[in-house]
Amino acid sequence: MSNNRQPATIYQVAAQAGVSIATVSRALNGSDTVAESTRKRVLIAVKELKFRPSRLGQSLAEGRHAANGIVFPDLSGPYYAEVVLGYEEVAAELGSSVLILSTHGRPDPAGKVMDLARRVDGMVVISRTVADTVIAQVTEIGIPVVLLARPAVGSCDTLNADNVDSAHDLVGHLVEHGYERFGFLGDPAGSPDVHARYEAFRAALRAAGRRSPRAPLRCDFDVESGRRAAARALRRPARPEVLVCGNDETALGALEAAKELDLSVPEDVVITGWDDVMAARYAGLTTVRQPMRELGATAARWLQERIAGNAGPVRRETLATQLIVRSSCGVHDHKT
Amino acid sequence: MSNNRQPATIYQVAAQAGVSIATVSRALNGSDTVAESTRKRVLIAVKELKFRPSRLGQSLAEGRHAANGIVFPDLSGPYYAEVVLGYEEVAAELGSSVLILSTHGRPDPAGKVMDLARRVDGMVVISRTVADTVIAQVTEIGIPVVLLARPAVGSCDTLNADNVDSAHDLVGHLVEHGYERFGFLGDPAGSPDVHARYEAFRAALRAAGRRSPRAPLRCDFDVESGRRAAARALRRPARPEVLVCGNDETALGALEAAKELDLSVPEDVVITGWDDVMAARYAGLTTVRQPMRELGATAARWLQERIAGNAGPVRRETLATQLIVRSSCGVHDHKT
DNA sequence: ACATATGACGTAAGCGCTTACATGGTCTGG
DNA sequence: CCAGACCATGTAAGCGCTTACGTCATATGT
Repeated sequence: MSNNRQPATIYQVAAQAGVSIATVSRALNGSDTVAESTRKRVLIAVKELKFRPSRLGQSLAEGRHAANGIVFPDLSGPYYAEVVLGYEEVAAELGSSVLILSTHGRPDPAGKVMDLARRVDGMVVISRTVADTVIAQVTEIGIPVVLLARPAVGSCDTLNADNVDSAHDLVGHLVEHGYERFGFLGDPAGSPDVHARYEAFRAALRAAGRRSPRAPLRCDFDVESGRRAAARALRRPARPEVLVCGNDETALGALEAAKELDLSVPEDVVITGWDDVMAARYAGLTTVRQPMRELGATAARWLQERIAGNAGPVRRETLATQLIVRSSCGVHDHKT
Repeated sequence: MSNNRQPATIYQVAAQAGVSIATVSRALNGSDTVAESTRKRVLIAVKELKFRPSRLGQSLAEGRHAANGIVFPDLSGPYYAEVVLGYEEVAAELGSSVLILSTHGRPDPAGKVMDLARRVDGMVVISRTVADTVIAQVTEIGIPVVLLARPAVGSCDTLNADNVDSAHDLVGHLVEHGYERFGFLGDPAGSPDVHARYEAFRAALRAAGRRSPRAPLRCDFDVESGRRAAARALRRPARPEVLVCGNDETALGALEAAKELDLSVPEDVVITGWDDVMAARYAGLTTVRQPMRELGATAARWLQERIAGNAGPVRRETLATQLIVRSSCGVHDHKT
């Protein structure tokens, strides 16, 4: 009946139903012993007043946010978007809201992360979005942190996609083709994943008895940056036969550079990526597929367990990846 | 000195600094008149105890969450991811945390949205993720809502990307090529944008004096769905010369279907998309570019204003889009 | 019929902050 | 030398819930 502008509180419901607020709370939260007739009266009052319990009041009383956060560099590429989606799906199932925080190109990521820490019961941190010290500070507050695609810090659970096996598969495949001169495109210092990929790539090359590659051709993660770096490399007198790129965006840029220089792929130069984003398929890019959703989903589950108080041993796992061979690394009988 | 497990409260800081909690609050929130010496003492205590004010306590007292939400169908395609990113960036600048909610394929989206409404000061709802009645319920609670890529509801601010002008441009371009038999791929009932695109497409065709297309070839938004629907259409005896697709994913599927049927694009069949996702570029797809980030950013600003209490007139705006001509719609002199 | 167990509900103490108002001390001017 | 003004700070009342504990009436057993 009453149509106030402000949302109703539990007190108004209690008054309307002629009971105490404790009873309202009990009636609403199912549990406890409430007479059926009373519960009905309460529910009617709730409906009439359009009452919805304030999350703040609840959280404060319960001592938990029922929310957790995820920190990522960016959402532009399909990679993080998929991870976030996998994460959000599981978190939602588990009854937690999800707060997001993107750090790339933003001022004061550390401060933002500390801020986030005050609003959540736990959080997932992807890649090297913030310094180790920040992670430490967050866990010190008592907020569980799960690390994703990032080297371990302290005693946080850490989840990664495999870079080593796939690098070996990739190099093995390329070596079968008979290539000799390899180059690596991407900045190992820019992301833990790229770093791991570069190291694994070198190791695999060594294991295959190939010459060590030059220093990596450093560039950012975007297409344009990859294009420029690749163009530089491909103009050199002794240009590499193969350009292994740290991620797909970079590789797509390299494909463009090759085209501009009238080099055909894979005849004149072979190019491979990493991640298997959607565009990779249309560009015919040989790459490594990551279980992106699975990464997010697993992180969400681990986090939930820590929040629930699971004090088990620290988890460090690596999810398997898959080499996807397309046309950019040489001619095959495959289609697609 | 003291190293407790639980995070410190304002009481402990007050005790340690020898002042009342009111003074601590004042010292921390800058404003009020606090003697410099006192402030210093407080800050020292804060540092020693590693105090961080509880967001819950603050929010409850302030009566605001300092957070807002964004509801979208999915994060798989680049489209929503970009919108969300644009949104998050501005929201962060404005000091709000961002809660996300993805609805596609999830149980009880309406309930989830109502839940979200209890945790935020306002929210953005993209596309037809929930029914109009749910939007109405949310606004009734007093939570401002900004609608994105969705028909207006009640007196919510509503932001859209243009579909009409771009449809005219697109059809105009295709008509110049001399094509006659047009088909539309996508489900107008599936999304407000696709609906608007279909209608505008038909209108443009009529305006150009072309035959009306058949009923749309209904399919979902993903590549696979587009492939199947396109395959069906392209096998018909009088197959369309042009397949205008409601979004890029669908169009990419159509490209695949054409390939499988050994039809070459654009010679045998012309295919166009909508959105200009990254893969579109590599697939040579003619499409319509949307200002995705700008959509998100603008929505965030509008929302903030409403939350701040701006009671101005309802806003309804349409952002301009741009026709991107590539190879899939015919041969041009262009590159890329 | 009486002590006791049981069920249904109310009371009140938090949860951790912000802020209106009250208090007391120090200055200022006449 | 004192009233009034002004600072710096304390007091306490919320904000909207949950929940341990207390209370009262009715049902149970002998």
